[in-house]
Amino acid sequence: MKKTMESKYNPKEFEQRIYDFWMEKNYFSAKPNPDKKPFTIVLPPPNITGQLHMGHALDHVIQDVLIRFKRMQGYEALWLPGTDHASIATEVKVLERIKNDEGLSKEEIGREEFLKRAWMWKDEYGTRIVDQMKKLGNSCDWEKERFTMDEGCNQAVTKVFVNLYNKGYIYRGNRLINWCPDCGTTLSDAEVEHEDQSGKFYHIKYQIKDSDEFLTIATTRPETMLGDTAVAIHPEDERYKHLAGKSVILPLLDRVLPIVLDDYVDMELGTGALKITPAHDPNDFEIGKKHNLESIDIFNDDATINKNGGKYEGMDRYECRKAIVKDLEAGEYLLEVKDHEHAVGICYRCGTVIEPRLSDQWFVSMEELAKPALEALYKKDLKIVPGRFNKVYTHWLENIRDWTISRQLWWGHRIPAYYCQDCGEITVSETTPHSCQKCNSMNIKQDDDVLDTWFSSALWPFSTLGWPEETEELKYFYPTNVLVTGYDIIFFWVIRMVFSGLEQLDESPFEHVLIHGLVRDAQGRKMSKSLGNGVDPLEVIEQYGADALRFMLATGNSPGNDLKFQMERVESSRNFVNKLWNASRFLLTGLDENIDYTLTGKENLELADEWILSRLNRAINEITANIDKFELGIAATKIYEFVWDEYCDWYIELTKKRLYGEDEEAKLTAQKVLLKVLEDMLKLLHPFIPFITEEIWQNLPGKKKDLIVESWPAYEKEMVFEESEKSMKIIMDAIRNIRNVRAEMDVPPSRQARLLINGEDSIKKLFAENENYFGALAAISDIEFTDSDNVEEAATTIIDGAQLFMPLSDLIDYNKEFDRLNREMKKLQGEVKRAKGKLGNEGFVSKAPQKLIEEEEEKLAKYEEMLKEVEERLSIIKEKL
RNA sequence: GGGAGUAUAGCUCAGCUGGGAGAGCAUCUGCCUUACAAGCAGAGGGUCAUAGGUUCGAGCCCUAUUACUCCCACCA
Repeated sequence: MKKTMESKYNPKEFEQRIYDFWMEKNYFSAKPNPDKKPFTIVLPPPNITGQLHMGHALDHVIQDVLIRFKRMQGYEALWLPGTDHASIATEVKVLERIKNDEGLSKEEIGREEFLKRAWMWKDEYGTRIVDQMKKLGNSCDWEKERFTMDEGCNQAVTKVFVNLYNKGYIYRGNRLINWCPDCGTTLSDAEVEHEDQSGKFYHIKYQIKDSDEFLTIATTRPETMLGDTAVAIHPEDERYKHLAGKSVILPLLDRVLPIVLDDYVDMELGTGALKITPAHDPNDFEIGKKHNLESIDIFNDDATINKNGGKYEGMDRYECRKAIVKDLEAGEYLLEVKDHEHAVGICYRCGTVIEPRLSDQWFVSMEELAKPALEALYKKDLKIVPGRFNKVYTHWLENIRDWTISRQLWWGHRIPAYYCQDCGEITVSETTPHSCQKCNSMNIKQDDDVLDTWFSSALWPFSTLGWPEETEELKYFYPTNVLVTGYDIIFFWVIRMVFSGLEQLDESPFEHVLIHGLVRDAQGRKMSKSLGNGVDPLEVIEQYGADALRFMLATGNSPGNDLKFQMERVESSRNFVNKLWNASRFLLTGLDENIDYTLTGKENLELADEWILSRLNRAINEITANIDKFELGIAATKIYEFVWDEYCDWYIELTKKRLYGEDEEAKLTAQKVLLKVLEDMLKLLHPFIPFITEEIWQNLPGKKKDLIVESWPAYEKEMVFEESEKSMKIIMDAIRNIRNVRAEMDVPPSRQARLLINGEDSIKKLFAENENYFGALAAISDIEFTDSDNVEEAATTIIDGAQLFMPLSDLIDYNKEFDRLNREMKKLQGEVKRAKGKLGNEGFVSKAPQKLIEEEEEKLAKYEEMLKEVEERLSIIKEKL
């Protein structure tokens, strides 16, 4: 795999090749290994309906960073991938395709043929999304790839259903559910979104039976009066008290409805009288139960009016509303119509307004299951990052209602319940029963419905590891370590995984939940198909490379917060990757295959060498800690700064003299340090930008493991040189000052200058020893010493402990020099004032930590000294103006 | 109706346990300096939303206010 580096950074040349190389060497594969600790992440399975979008890219990059980091730290790191059958979404798409290609409707094609088409769809799109993940660089264990409807997952689903049924947690009930007329199925509460819509508030008068009196009710949905079976009033409502026990006549239908008393009724709201439609309103349903009222379902599955609607039968619900309003008006029942803003429930898949309906469905009883899930969080068996999502989690669980799990669809896990056609008994069984468990009749029929997609997703952390079999994988890798997902999916998925894991395996399925935000467009809008503002990750990869995209997603993002996608940031990430490429190329092209460049510690290190090694070790320490705390953005930013600022802009420049010089030993030392630091930088960067780092790594001299399985750099105490860091800081400050002076004086970069120093001996010595640094970075030809504080025709700058003069006779402009020093003086005066103020504050001196006070005193002395020097210099210049 | 988040440079955002405000992009100036113009050096630019409070000390903690965003919720 060895090859020379291309002169231009070209990710297309190597990203695919590197990925294939990792695959060939089987590096993503993880197996139970008693000598290593496991680290497990299960991938939130993308739907087979879609393509990889930017949200996936963010989600996957975070996981890949963690997995690669842990793999390098020596864990047996398993990232288990897979895809989700996405019941509703896929069914809709497949039906659309059948309609387009074959011209057949759902009924026409039939269940069996439909399922064949759906599996064809799965084969096609499931593969496509996996290919896209590979382009991103995901180091998933593809051998363990799963699908929510594969054999193992099916087995897990059935097992859990039966378990929960036998324990009484799953039951079949006739209750009010959310019905999507467009998808033609029941939905759980979580699948209903709420949207404010402007509607009308209709005031309708109902005549009291055997009386001339009327009772006025108010409703936003007049069509539901077709299903009215009572009118309710508050027992203490003085206005209506006398009507207790009487009845009203329902307009248009002339049905007689009882007036019931219920303190649920809010006297302040509307007219204080409430029409009761038990079949189509959750509250009415409760009241209906209490008062033993009849429930009349007035809708067909597509939300048209059924036979209970009399002359309105066949009308669409909105059409019917219009017709009823018109008829009410005609019959002079309608008293008033007001504008009214109210929340309506809509289907999270298709946006259709949900119709509450009374229906026989399967439910999971949540109350008992929720308790351990809350407990896990309190006991810190489960930790959510960032912590503010704890509230979202607990609030949902504390107010949870039963989970409707049956769906009137074909694509999904068929419910393992069998109805006896003779005695009506329900047999729930893991295996298909031959006969009714009660009457032994062979005349039994399986439930037609399938389960909520999220029922199988809830089992993902253990079904994918082989459960219900007691596999080695399950024992070793479960519970998993981190679950990474967006905050939009906490209710659907995270919570359900937690209570399912706790119920079936008695353990939280993961220790940490790392929550990230949504990827938005440059204007901050949600990326969506309908807006057409989505950015395709594959196109970005095509243009800038996967590493650039990954680095962009990892930086500038913090847990739980949304991320705005800006192409400029991808570009700047690409520039960084390019920088790394060039820095590596600079070093590697000068290396000899036959020489051992291992740093042994016996080398004659010079100041800059010690400095960069010391800085490197601090970086290693901090970055490791950041990743451990899931602060990936901070970690990435720190490496960025170390690579670009410290390694490239300072250290490389400082080694050039040795690299291009005659002294072979000095050259070798510089190369060794450059290489050592480069190696560790590549390791630190590998989780973020795996392709380019591996590619460069493969070009390094010496026999090594491949980078993906190299060990994470460790903090080495003996590589920390505090004194050298301090000395370098002084030199760097001086160089910056000199550059500054040169820029302001318009001294051409090509023009060399002498440097005269008047100051402390230690500084003179330091500068003399490292004279070439000034030559390399500040175009200083040579350094001389002086005792004078008045060097003629020179630009001056003051550093802590010394005055620096640059004699530049022909270029000196004393006016400019005067202005510049004046500004410097003001700055220093400000500093002195600030320090004095602080130290003059009794509270500070008596209460602040001693260390801080000392630091402040040192600063004050330093600034006062520098200020004095600047003032002296200014008075000298003043005379020359 | 409840809850959460955000508000920091022109733009996008960092700022980890309270101790002298940062980055990228953009702008301005000077440089094709033999790794890199996808670059180098330098500069300008911020009442850290507002008002109080705690503290020797607040971008960070507390209270209230404003604006925007999001989530939850069976008030006809």
